[in-house]
Amino acid sequence: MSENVGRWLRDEIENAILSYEFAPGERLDETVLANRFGVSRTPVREALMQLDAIGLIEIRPRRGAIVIDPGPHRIYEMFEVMAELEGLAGSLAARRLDKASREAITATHSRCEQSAAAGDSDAYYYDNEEFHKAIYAASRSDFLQEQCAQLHRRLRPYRRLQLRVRNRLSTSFAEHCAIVDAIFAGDGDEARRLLRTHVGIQGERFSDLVASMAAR
Amino acid sequence: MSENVGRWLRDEIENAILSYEFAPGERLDETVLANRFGVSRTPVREALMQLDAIGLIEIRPRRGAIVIDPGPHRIYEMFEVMAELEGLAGSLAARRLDKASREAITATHSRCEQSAAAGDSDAYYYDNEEFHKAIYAASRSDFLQEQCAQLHRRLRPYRRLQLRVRNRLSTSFAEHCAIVDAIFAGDGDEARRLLRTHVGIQGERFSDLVASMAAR
DNA sequence: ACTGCCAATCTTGTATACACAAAGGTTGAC
DNA sequence: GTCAACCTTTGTGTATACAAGATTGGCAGT
Repeated sequence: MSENVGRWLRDEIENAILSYEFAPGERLDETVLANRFGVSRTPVREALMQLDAIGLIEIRPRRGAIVIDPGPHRIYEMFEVMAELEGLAGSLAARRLDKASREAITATHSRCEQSAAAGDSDAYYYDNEEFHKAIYAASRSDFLQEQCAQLHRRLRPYRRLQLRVRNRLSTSFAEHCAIVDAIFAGDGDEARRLLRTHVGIQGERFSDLVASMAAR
Repeated sequence: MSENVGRWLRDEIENAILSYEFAPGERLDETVLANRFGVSRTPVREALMQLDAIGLIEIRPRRGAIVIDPGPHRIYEMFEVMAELEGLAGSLAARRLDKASREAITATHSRCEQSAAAGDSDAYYYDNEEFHKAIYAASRSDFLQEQCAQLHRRLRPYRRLQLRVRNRLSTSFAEHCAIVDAIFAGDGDEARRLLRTHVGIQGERFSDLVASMAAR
């Protein structure tokens, strides 16, 4: 637990939302949350305001907070932006790569290889996250890194759904290989292009995602 | 004034920060703010938490809130991301352009022309903002539009400084012309490329910006 | 029986009060 | 004279109380 009850609550509620414990559209009652976490309403309100600012919930004046339901179309838009930001990160990484970043990328990349070979979807999900974070860091742009991490977090649950799709693991890892090659070769444009297509959801992958969401 | 004191305060304090009334690094005393705006500390705290979530201030546990000083390097990074997002917006706009968006872009573009011809830096500053917003809207991606608008708002004060640089007005408008041509021609790649260079700050423009900031 | 209006209750929004932690100043000891 | 420790003061963090608005259910009228 953080030193600050408000922030701890924010993380707690955020996780609950991202893990669908609080369903989209559900109303979040301040008193109920306060009782559940054993605190008063004040820190709960602070947490809710922050989540509103992040965009996870919507607070309608005098009508309480509801969990936002992004809907397939909006999720597609978010992936579109994510693809663009990751592309930028990749191109910067290719230009500015230093020894430490190179090693971080290599390390996370080989962990992905092991998980993919083992067909362990959950492990790959985690290693994949670390791999992408290594690229953000390699961009050497603090602001970009923060933006990527934030958006990545919001898209986390949908990424997880994506990996369930048949063959996605090996396809994903193959794409990683090409991305790493481009970055290490210093080819910024190629790294950007590859990352854009890797992260974006196009064609049948979009319908796969919608189908997975509906199945939930 | 909004129906909600907290949100009203957030906007009020945000404007004060963006207009340098609250200088970067300055400590924001909750009680002082409460007195100044004639409200209690509770809504002030709510406003501060939201500004912290947005990234305009930093709340250090038990040590209060301070206005974040982005510093030239971070501002550069923010422009870099902004350029990328605007590039995406432009390329989508070129692909998806419809009648209403086309008219909105034409209208704001011609207002920019008038301000530029008159050499009215303040008017151009405003019209330029509308022009860019028209492009965001033309992308037909709600999420992208929101992200662009938010980042645009944070960069607003620095954009203003940029326009003070000699000849920047006419150069900027000339770039607008090319951008409009590319979008209307449906050339997404070209629109993206042009917007990226238009928005980004490269080479001497960066030193211009740093110089303007130092002069403040 | 259905619809519209009013009232009661529940929930949010704001204020105030109290507790606790940190920073700075002052005093005492070495 | 200098350094450290303690105390005071200031300001944040949390809780509770009170007020205002929204929603829902019931009652009455058509």
